Amino acid sequence: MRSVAPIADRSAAKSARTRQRIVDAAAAAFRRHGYASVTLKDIATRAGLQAGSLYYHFDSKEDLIDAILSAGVDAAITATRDAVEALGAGADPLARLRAAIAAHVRVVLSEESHASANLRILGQLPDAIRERHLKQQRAYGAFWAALLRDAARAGAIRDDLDLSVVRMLTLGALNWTTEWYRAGRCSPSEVAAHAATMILDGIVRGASPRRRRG
Amino acid sequence: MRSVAPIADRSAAKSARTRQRIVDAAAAAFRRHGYASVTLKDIATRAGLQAGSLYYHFDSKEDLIDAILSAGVDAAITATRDAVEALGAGADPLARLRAAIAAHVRVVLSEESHASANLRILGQLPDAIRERHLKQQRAYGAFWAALLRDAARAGAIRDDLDLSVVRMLTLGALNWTTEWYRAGRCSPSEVAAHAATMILDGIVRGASPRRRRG
DNA sequence: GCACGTTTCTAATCTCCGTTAGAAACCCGT
DNA sequence: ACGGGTTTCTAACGGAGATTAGAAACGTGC
Repeated sequence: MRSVAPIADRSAAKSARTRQRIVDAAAAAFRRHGYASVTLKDIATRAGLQAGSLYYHFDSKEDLIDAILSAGVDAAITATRDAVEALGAGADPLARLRAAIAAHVRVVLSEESHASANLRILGQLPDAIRERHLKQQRAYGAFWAALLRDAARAGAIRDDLDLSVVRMLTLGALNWTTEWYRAGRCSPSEVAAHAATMILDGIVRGASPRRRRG
Repeated sequence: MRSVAPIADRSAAKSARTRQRIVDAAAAAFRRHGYASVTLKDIATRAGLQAGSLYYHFDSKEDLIDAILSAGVDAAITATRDAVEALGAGADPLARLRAAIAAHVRVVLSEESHASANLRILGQLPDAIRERHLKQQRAYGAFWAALLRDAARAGAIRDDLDLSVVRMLTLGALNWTTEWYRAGRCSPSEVAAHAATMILDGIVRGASPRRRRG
């Protein structure tokens, strides 16, 4: 946290701030309306500019999208890793999973971060753009895979499951929150708690989970 | 199942078949590429027509989208309801849930149905179109809510959970499969089985699910 | 083979969007 | 106040895509 920028940075800082304002506006618009229906004019207006002015800060629309995508995955990676590391190196693997789940939900539902915009438009992007970000996303996937692997090695996870399927289902449940969650009824933390309970312990009551009456 | 259409239906049937071919082509295209990047020309070509010819069958692109969305939700409703009802009226509520989960995954991952196209483009539609389909979607949501409520009333579900959050997280995990599932590694049924296990019983090993080591 | 209703094609229109070029406004040190 | 670099605006261009109108092709009953 730095307080006030030195004089030398002023002009550069001004430009950077505008650039950030544009990215934020774009992310907000994408979050709401998806990729297709958001035009550069929309974004510019929201950021207090004319459409053409965006090109002083970005080479193209794709360039702008790239910035948002990177910021989104970055936010998710940072948030979850920090949450997990805050538990300390020797923490219980299940506690680490819980922390990661909560952090992921929080970052995905937070308005400020661009993770939600990221998710919202992921499926709608031209293949060329998406491929450019596969690497970053794979890194995030690998992080989760490691969390699950560690828990499995510690014997904390039942052994009749394919961990990569579990990972995808889990992230699916968490990511989909962006489609239905609306502030008010229920806080992101409550959603996160539900998700952690459901994924780790299941929704069935009782100590013998696999019992069926049939 | 009717075998061959009567002569009187011929001309009408021809038109209906073409219409169906267009819907199928559109759904396939949307499933692959999302809403934005699919043009009427793409759809028409895939269906063996020229772009302008689509307008003989549909008033507008929105009209076509509507047809797909309806077909998608219909497919999901029918598939899950049939699967649940096939268990008989007195079936164990958890078994009914399992059946619904499996059916939902199957229909969402099947190439033929339009449910996957539906999910793929849901988040990308102009608000006007989406609102037109809220009712149908709510009906599907209500169906799942009833499944969970029944299970809860039968005492099969732990009572510290908000069922509507559980419902959303569950459908999220299932719906998100469309984003990552690729045929080959693992069948839809296996995914469905994993999902049912995870959601109902959790991924944690052992009989005392809530234990934590911290 | 003809006439008529149905279906498809062709070619043009209209609108919107991303993009660009050049002019204007702004900011700041001097 | 002036000048130079920075930032934004204005006004256009070019392309793409949805839509439309009218002509052509098809098919079927007579």
